[in-house]
Amino acid sequence: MSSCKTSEFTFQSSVHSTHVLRCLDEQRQKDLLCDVTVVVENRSFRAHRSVLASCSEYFSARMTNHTGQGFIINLPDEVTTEGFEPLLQFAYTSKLLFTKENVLEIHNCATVLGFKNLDKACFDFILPKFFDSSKSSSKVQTIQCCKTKCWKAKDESSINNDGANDTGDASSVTQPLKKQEPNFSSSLSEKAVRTCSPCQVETEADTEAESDYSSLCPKYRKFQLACGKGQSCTDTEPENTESTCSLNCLPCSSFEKPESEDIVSNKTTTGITEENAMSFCCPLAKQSPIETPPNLCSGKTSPQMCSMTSSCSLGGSFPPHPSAGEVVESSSVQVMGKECTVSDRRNGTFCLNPRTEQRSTVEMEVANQLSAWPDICSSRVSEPASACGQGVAVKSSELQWLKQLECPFLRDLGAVEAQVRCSEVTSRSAECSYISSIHSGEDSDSFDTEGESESCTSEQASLMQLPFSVEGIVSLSRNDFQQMLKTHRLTREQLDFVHDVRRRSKNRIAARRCRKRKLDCIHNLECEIERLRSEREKLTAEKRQLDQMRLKTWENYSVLYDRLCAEAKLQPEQLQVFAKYTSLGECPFSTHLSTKMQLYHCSEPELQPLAPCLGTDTGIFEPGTSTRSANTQNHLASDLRSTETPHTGNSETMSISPDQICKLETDKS
DNA sequence: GTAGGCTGTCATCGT
DNA sequence: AGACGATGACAGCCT
Repeated sequence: MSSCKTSEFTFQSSVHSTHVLRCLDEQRQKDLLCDVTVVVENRSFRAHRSVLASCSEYFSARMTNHTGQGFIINLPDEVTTEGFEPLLQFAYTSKLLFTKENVLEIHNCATVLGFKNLDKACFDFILPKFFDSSKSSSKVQTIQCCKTKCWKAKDESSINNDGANDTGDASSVTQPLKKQEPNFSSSLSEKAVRTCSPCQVETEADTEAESDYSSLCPKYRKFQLACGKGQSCTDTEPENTESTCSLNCLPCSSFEKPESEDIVSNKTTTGITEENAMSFCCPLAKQSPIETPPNLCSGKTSPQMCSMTSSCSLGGSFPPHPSAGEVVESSSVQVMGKECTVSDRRNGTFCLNPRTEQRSTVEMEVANQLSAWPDICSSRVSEPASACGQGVAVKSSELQWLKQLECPFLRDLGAVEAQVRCSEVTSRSAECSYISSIHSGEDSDSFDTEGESESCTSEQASLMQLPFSVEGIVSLSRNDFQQMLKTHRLTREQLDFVHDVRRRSKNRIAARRCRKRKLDCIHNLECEIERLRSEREKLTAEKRQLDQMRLKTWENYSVLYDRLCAEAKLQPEQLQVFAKYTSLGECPFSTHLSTKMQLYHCSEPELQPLAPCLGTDTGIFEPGTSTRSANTQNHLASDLRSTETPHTGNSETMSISPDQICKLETDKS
């Protein structure tokens, strides 16, 4: 405590900014404290200046110097209601909800209004992929749909619903997205049921049964078929929990799914729609594995209940979900000095965590939009209504092409993919659970090792007549687990079985964690390699530049020497002496001198005796061996003065002056 | 049919 | 001593 007196602590709320923004949005909707009216196409929108100015350069410019009340801004004609309203919503919610129909309009308005955080990069990335990918993704869908009529029906239903959606609430302009959503969801839900019901019938008829669930992992299908009555949570739960951990282990990823039951019933049963802004939270924070919390699936007798609870537990470290409409306060975990934040969840949508500043808003926005990619998600739009397809409705295989997109955040797709896999497993579990009655006993003889093992686990669990759920064996903490064992008097066999299940499940999770770490390590090493490679290139370029400078300097010296020799009119002997005192090996001056002397010697044979001097006394060819004394200049001058010309044999005073020598030394230095 | 990736499980070691 | 996590190795399944 004494140290506390001297230490400073900082409490940083992870929910404050979101709370403020939410309150502002509520104020806007209630027209409280709004101080500006924005007129777009004869429609008025009340808002707060500060909010608009914070998000838009246009508003910022127009509002900065205006202090009066009742400020009305008429937006330019190019700004439409269709494009502006989502932007206004984005300003207050950080979420941009768009459809294929209005994304261009939004883009245009964002450009005109200079909406920050929705800059060019975002739309440059979104738009081409959005529209260009329609065909390609449809191909993907087609390929997938070829497997099953059901998928075709689902796609058609999604398309139909799109169409219905387009025409359904066209009149609702004020809140088009919000109003469309329920209709869309409900209609879609109905159609999903309708389209899939025949498949179930066909399944019963043993005609298209496999095709309907052919996309499901046979292993889990078998497993689910085997465990049947809601025990699928046993093994799907660790998946979910682990996925959270594994995601957190990624350089930057996190994920959460909506957990509200109402969401399940109203919205998520239909998968992802174009308006469904299901997105993954993608904080860069690297989180160490967090201990698996107690399983949130308490009851699992009902397959549907299990499906929901399985999804609930996807956010392993998250608190239990609140009731519908209730805003879940963000939870923040400080691990390894980095913050992993769980963003709010409302209306079944996930929002990118605005507090995560390690990643640019644009990246997160793109991630947000990509996660709700209509083309991808539409293929799963009509997930069986009872499946736990809430939130994640993207197949892992469908994320493969996303990996190929060059976007900084796409490394997170690995995490998303993992999450999707978990979701798929969960979905399969749920699906298989609810179709288990249809498939009762089918393929029971063809279990593979894993499925057999898992099914055996479930079967044995039921045979053991354990007084608690199998999932509890895995999800409970050590103390709780032991407490539970003490509470229930178990036989030796039951104890062994329980311990074995717990051990294997824990180890399964650990293996996933280990592999994830390994992949992360590989990823980091690859990044390090890339960094070092770029650094090497940079140093190489720098060296090349320095070499060029050195060469240029050498040439300058040469020119300078030529000029000096021309002005001084030095004789070869004088050059020799001169070279002696400028004999720094690396000095281009010396080299130049030697060259000059050699030319003399070659042209005048009588000067040959001087040659040895160049190689020995002068030290021209001995780089670095010459050190200059303080009286170098004096020696040089005296030597030069005492030098006799070989041509005449007469002593001749050197014509170079001390000033020239000084100049020479200075130039050289 | 095959290669590669993924996943579960076991064995082992260290904490 | 027992529980637990990490990890290599192996096997099976899927794409």
